[in-house]
Amino acid sequence: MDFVQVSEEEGDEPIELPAEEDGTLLLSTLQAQFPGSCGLKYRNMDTKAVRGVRSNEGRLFPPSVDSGWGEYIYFCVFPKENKRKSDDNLENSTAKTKRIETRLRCTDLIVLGLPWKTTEDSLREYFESFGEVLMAQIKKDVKSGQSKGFGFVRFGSYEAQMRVLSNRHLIDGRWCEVKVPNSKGMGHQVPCKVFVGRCTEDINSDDLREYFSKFGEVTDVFIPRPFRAFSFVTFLDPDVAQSLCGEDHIIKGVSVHVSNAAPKAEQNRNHQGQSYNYNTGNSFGMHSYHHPQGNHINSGRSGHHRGNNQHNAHGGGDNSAIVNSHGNIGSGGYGGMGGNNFGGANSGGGGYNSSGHNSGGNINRQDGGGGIPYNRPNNFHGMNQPQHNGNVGGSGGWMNRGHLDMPNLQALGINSQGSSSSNQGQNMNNPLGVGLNLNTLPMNPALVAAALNQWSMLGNQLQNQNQDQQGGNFLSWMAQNGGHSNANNLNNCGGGGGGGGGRKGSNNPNNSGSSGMNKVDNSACNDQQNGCAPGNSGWSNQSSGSQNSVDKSNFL
DNA sequence: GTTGAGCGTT
Repeated sequence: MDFVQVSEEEGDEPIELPAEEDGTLLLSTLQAQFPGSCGLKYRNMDTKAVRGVRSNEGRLFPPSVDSGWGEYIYFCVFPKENKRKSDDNLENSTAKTKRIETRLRCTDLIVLGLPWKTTEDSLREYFESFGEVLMAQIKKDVKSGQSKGFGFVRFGSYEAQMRVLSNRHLIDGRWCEVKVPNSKGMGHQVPCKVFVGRCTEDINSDDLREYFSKFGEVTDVFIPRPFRAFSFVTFLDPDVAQSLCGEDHIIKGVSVHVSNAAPKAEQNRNHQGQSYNYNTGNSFGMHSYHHPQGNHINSGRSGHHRGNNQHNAHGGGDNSAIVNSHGNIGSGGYGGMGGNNFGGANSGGGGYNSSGHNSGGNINRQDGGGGIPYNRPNNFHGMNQPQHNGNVGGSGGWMNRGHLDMPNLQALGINSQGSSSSNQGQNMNNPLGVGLNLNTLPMNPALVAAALNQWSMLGNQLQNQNQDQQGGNFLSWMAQNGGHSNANNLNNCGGGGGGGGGRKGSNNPNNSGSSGMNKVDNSACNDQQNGCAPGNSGWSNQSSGSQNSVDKSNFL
C-alpha cells in the first residue's frame, strides 16, 4: 500500500492518501479529502519549481514510474479563479466557495470533562498531536483561578478538527469530551463510523486499521470485548465511511460486511402493530414498556421504575420472563404465550395465548429440545466489558449456538427491543418489521447481529453495551442511544418450551413447565458493582442505575 | 482543600 502525502496548500499539514494498486491516485480519493480540488502539484527540489502531476481520466499518476510518489509532499490544485473576473462564473465560484467553506469550518471546540489539574499548556500539548493548535484555553474561576473543568481549543485545519472530533481523548488521565460548542455532540452530520460485521476473532484492530486505511484515514477502530463478531471502524472522512457501507470486504480471508454504524432512526415501527402490554412474572427491576409505537421494551435498563415491579400488571410469577408482547422468548404469562419459544419446541403455548403469535418457527437450537428447560446461568455474556462493569460470567457463555434461518426469522416475529430509556435509538433499521430481541436470543447476539446486519434486517442493536471506556467519543451515537448503557444481563431466558400448559404468570416459584423463562440465579455474575448479586433475580443488574452505566459510553 | 454537568467576563 502506497500512500501519497497531500496537503491542501504548500506548507500545510499533509494527509496520507491511499494510492491504487497500479500506483495511481484516484482523483476521487483526493477530492474526498480536498473537496473542489482537481489535481496535484509538488515542489521539485532540484529545480525549485512547482511541478504538476499528470492527470488522466480521474487518475493521478506518480511522477516516477520507478519510485512512485516518492517522499514528496503534494499539494492540491484547485480550479483557477475566473481570469476574466466575471462574477457569474458559478462553477468556479462554487468550487471556491466549497473550498472556503471547508476551510472556514474550523470552529472553537469545547473540551469538557477536563481534569482540574489540566493547564492550558498541557491542553495545547495534548491536542498538538492532531494538528496546529491556534488556541487552547481553560476556563477558570476568576477568584480562585481554579479550572472549571472545561476549555476550548481551536485548530488550524479542518482536518485536525475532524480528527479531534472523531477521536476519544484521554487528557491527563481523564476521558474528555470534545464537541462543537452548543452542539449535541454530533461532530458530523454524516457518520464517519461503520459497522463491520462477520468479523472473526483473529481480526484485530491493526488488521482492520491497515485494511481500511486504504480507503481513507482511519481515526478509530473499536472491537467490542469479549468477542462479538463485529467491530467499528471510524474514518476521518464521512464520505469514505459512507462509500464503504453495504460492501463486503475480505480481511485475512474473511468476508466481512460493512454497513452503517449509525442507527437509522425510526425505521422499525413494528409493522405487526401489536400492542399488548402484558407482562409476565416479575420484571425484576425492569419494566415492560408499552410504547405508543407498539414496541415494548422489556429489557435493558428502563430508566424508570427501576428495581421494582410496579408495572407488573400481571405479575405474580417468578418467571423473570422477558416478554415482549410480540413473540416472546420463552414466553410465559399473559400475552407471553404463543410467542416463539426458544430453546425448545414452540409448543409451550396453550392457555393464554393472547398474542396469537404462536405461528412462528423456532430457532434451531441444538440444545434445549422440547420441554427441556434451558437455563443459562449466566448473564448476557459479552454485553458487558469485564472492566468496570464486570458482569460477565466466567462460565456459561454461548454454547450450542443454533443457527438462524431466514425464513424462520421472518416467521418468528420475535421482537427486537434492545433496551433504552425511551424506546428510541433502538430497534431500528428493521425494514421487514421482523422483531428480534437479540438480548433474548439463546445464541450469541453478536453473530445474530452480524448476520442480520448483513441482511439489513436491523441496525446495530447491540450498541447499547457497556464499555470500559469512560468518556470517549461522545460525538454521535450517544444521542441515539439515549446515553445509557444497556442490554446487559438479558439472558436468563430458559427454553422449556415444551413445558407448556401452566398458567403463565402464576406465582410459581419453580416455573417448572409453566414458563419458558426460568429464572436462574446469577451465580455466574460476579460483579457486585452491577447490583447483580448471586441468587438475585438476574435482572437487578438492569436496574442498578448508574452503577451499570458508564459515564458516557463511547460507542458509537 | 471539596466537584464532574456544562457552553466561553472577548
